Amino acid sequence: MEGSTGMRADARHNRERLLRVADETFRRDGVQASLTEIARACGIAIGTLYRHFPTREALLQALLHDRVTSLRENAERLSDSDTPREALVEWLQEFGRCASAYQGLAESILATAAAEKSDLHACVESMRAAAGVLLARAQQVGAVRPDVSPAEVFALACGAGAASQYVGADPDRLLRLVVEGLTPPRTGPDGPPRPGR
Amino acid sequence: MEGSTGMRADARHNRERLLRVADETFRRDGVQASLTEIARACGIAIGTLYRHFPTREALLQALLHDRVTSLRENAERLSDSDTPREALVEWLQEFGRCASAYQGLAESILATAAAEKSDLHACVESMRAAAGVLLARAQQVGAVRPDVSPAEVFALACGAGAASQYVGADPDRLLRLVVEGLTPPRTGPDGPPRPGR
DNA sequence: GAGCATAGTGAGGGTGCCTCACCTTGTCGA
DNA sequence: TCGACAAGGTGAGGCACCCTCACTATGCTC
Repeated sequence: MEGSTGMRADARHNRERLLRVADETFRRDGVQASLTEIARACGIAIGTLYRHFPTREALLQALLHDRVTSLRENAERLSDSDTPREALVEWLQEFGRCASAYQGLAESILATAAAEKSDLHACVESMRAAAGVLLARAQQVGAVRPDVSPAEVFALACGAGAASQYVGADPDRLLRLVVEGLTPPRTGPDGPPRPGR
Repeated sequence: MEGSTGMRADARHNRERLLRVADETFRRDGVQASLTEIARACGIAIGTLYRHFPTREALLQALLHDRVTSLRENAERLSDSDTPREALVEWLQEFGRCASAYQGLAESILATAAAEKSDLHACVESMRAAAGVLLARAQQVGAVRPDVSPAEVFALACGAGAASQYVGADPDRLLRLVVEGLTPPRTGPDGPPRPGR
């Protein structure tokens, strides 16, 4: 839980409590949950919440920090894989689980991708970069069609994450479908093996 | 523009104006645009807006009515196609364009799919049914993998529609990717031809 | 334990949602 | 032409949320 060093003890305590309660609340009510209610649930004045997290996105960003770090590390680890296609699937699935943690989160991520000033922006950029590396790798070995852009993959992944939240579907499954498509899997001896598997 | 027969002239006039302005506003600001502002832009009191459309979803439903009808008819027409896979793609693309008309619309559609009481519900159901027929047809001839459910296809389509809105991507392209996946297209003489093309 | 930087507070101004008791007017029969 | 009334229009009001900021409280350091 970075970002709480050098604080006064009461401030650190409140920050941690806010993050804990915000996570529960967003999980239950989505990212549009009332900040007033979060503060109330913490027994903290609304002004204190805003002192710690000046915007809703700053709060989201703080909540996502650890997961984003882990996503970046994972991408670096996976970029050595000798099955780049599966590496991409695995990473996208991890991303999808992250993006579908709260209802509305995937949309927030999509929306802030363009907005430089957003608190989430840097956060999102690092994820996009990580995805870009894995995608390029999979494309190099011919495991992914060369004509899709990182932005498109990112969009589809966010879309699948968002959809899974609303419908209650398994994000892993949807993201595998994104990679494989609705096209029937090749079976039998005559289809060329899929590269990179 | 159904739903305005037998009304008083002033009411019909206001209803039409509301729909026109709401469409412009949702297009610009997304489905979360302020209803107060729509009423103001119409030069109409807020109570009048609510008299015509008791909920935001009722307003959306009215706006979508014509397009949904057209989607249903199109599905019926396409269900005879001798290239069921392309028929599915075409329909999904039309649906995607509809669902990405306003930012947030795809999510509203997803969210109301489960909520029986929503004004959009019937609207959405007719679209789901239409998609179901085309999907089943494509699966029958082996053009689409048999293990995807209509709900999954619907979720992916909405996800792609939503994502295209936020990113400014082409929904047609994203929906074709949903069907084809990120897998490289088969080329050369040895790959089995894709059925249903 | 004094001083102060850091942190907490919550009223207040702004906006939006939706309702409802009351007013206005289009329409239709006489 | 006109009167009655049902259909329609109105907007203040109650509620909730957002965010700010002038003020108060308190951990921490020396």
